[in-house]
Amino acid sequence: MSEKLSASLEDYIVAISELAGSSGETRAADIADTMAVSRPSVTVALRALASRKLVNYRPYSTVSLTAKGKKLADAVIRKHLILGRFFCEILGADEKLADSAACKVEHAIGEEITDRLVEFLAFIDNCPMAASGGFQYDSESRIEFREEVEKYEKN
Amino acid sequence: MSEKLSASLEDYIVAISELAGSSGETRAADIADTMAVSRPSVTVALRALASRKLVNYRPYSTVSLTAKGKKLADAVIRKHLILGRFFCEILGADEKLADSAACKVEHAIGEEITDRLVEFLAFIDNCPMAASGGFQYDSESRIEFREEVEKYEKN
DNA sequence: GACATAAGTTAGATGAGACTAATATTACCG
DNA sequence: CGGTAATATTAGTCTCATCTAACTTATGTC
Repeated sequence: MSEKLSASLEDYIVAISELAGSSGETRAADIADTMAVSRPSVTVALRALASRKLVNYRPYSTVSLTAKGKKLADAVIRKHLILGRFFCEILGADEKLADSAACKVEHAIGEEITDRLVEFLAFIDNCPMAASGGFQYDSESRIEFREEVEKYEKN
Repeated sequence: MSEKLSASLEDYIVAISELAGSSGETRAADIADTMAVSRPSVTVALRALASRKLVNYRPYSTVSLTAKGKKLADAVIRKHLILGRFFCEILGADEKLADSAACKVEHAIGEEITDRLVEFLAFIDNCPMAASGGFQYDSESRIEFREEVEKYEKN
């Protein structure tokens, strides 16, 4: 098991994952811009991530995630999606608040709690009572969500 | 509004609150012991908290929370209790895991999410379906819990 | 192909949070 | 009342995450 990443480094790999898109590559400037952070901070972060073999990094070049980095990014994104959905649809928070809370909590919970939360959301899906108005609930969008999340399930 | 405390400083005020008990006072050594941290770290933290008027602190003396500090400690403890209960009783995590997750998440969620989680737990209390086995659920202990949490509601 | 501009890195600083080792203060006991 | 033990603080170091300013490398346009 590799040593746990800091919240900050997790944020970097998520940003890289999202910026890389289909080409699989990004540039440091784009990371700096989307994260609202200085370029030197990105350089420092990339070195830390490269030393853990999470990104392919060479000075003055583009950046991409390694398989290990991509897996880690997906795990964090999965947590984010699940938490955001829970805050928004179950607790009824507005999207902005749900998203910003998810951004913080995603670094604070482990795999077991995450898995249990997924099970719980699935359970709610099949809860007839929930459908009758107790929760902010919408079966169709929940199914879309499930599919979206599955992309980030490991293996 | 006072600037938000770091997770670390929040942990210190919670520890002080719990150690102070009825006398309202503790010593730096006890804080260091319960938090498994060195004494110099406690000195630094106490200065930071004193500068924010959250603790009554004078070198070489006992420590107590100010009204403002007590209020803040209660808010964090309340989050902890609610999260712990959610992880344990709704998600079915074991107590140890639920508690350690709560320790981290308590610093990551704000008052609105917390309030909504309380409402949600209250809703589950009245959910006939939940009582029929879907959740790890025990009505009596939930009522005790509600009373415990109310001590930490602000105002 | 040279040079301006955009992109990236180095250097040096800051602040938070932790540590150890050394020093200072308080308090208790004989 | 003095000295030791317990308690607390100071001093100095470390790591992480950020910054600005200055320098270097890459790129793309004519």
